[in-house]
Amino acid sequence: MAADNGNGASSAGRPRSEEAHQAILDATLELLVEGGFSALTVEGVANRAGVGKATIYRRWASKLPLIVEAFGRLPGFEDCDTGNLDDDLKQMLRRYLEVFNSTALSAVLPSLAGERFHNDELSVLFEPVSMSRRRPLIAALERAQERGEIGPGIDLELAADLVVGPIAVALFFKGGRLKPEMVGPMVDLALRGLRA
Amino acid sequence: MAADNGNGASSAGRPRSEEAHQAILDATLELLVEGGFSALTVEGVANRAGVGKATIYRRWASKLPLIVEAFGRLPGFEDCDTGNLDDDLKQMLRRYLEVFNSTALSAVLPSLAGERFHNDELSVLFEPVSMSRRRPLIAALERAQERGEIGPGIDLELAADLVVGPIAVALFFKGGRLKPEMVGPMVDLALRGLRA
DNA sequence: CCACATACGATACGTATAGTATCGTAATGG
DNA sequence: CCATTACGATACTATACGTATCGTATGTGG
Repeated sequence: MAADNGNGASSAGRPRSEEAHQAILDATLELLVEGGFSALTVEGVANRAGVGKATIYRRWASKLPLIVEAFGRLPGFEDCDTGNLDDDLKQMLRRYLEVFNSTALSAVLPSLAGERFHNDELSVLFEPVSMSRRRPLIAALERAQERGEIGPGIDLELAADLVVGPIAVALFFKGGRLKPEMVGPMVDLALRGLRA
Repeated sequence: MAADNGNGASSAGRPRSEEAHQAILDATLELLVEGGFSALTVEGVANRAGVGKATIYRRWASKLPLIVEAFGRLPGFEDCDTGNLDDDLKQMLRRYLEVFNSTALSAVLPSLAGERFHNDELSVLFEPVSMSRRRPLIAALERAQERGEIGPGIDLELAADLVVGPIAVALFFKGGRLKPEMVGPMVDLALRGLRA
């Protein structure tokens, strides 16, 4: 029977190659950067990673979960505690824009977001990854609220959406490039509404 | 030679069926609502519309321009001039959420946004459609600025991004449903930063 | 009224890719 | 040393994009 499930310690047989696993995820991200979501093929990933297709499908049920896991490896907001909300937010957002402009994030995120509406499996896979990315942002806002920098009645979830909102709009609705210079005015304007 | 280009008045030959044209666009939107971007097939559109594939490819070079044109038929922000920015925004956003929840917008927009980064042709097609959707929002903000409701130094482009930002975040980053009740607090918070 | 040009729906075709199945081989544990 | 599992490679099926080619329908110009 060999109830081996991916992670578990199977008692017998050749173990899965962690090297191949990493190579597959790396190749996936590389190809996403190069050609975007629609140009990614499983055979392309296999060739780039130097593995067979079976080695990919043994680990992921289909192309989508593979992309989600590769996506999960990309950095999210990097928490930054300067003791000042304005500086925290500006630094976090600038770092995040750099990630966007240097990785597959800007190509993957919209495509995944679009598929969620009609693919429940993807939606479930995607949710925790998506949420964990927001956490440092919420944490910074909580610290600021404890310090009294922003009003005690403010909904921090909504506040976080307000802060990153213009980035999302630029990314999805306008499709423009995300420049670090955008961050200063963005945060200033958002904070005008949040300050106590 | 017959330099007939789509729109122009070709002097000879059977004219293109405007009926088929409409049926194709309607079928495209219907199928997008039902199955999303990745489930849309050209053969499916042809069958639903009751036309041959050639009739589709005679009008659109590939699947993507077809989707862009169908997307362009969906309503954008509907301008609303109550003489008060708060009411203008809340009404426009509530209407827009209804459109999101009842059409293919939420499925199409993210997918198209994701492809723009690696498809210049799509980017060019998409830009004017995307921009025209924002115009009523900017117009409402301009009226408010003339009335002195919001500060004269405020960048209206950025202000518009701030107002719709939380919707974009909810849609793309969080994937949650867009409820009309969200609009009130969203606009209130954004306007706290914009008011003169 | 007829010739010509073009669009029509239908369908066959070539290519590409997802995902499955099957090779012989390699690694690990009992 | 043998059972078990993973490995890379490759053949295979099914689906879908985009092209080409049917015979037919519908328009303009002579």
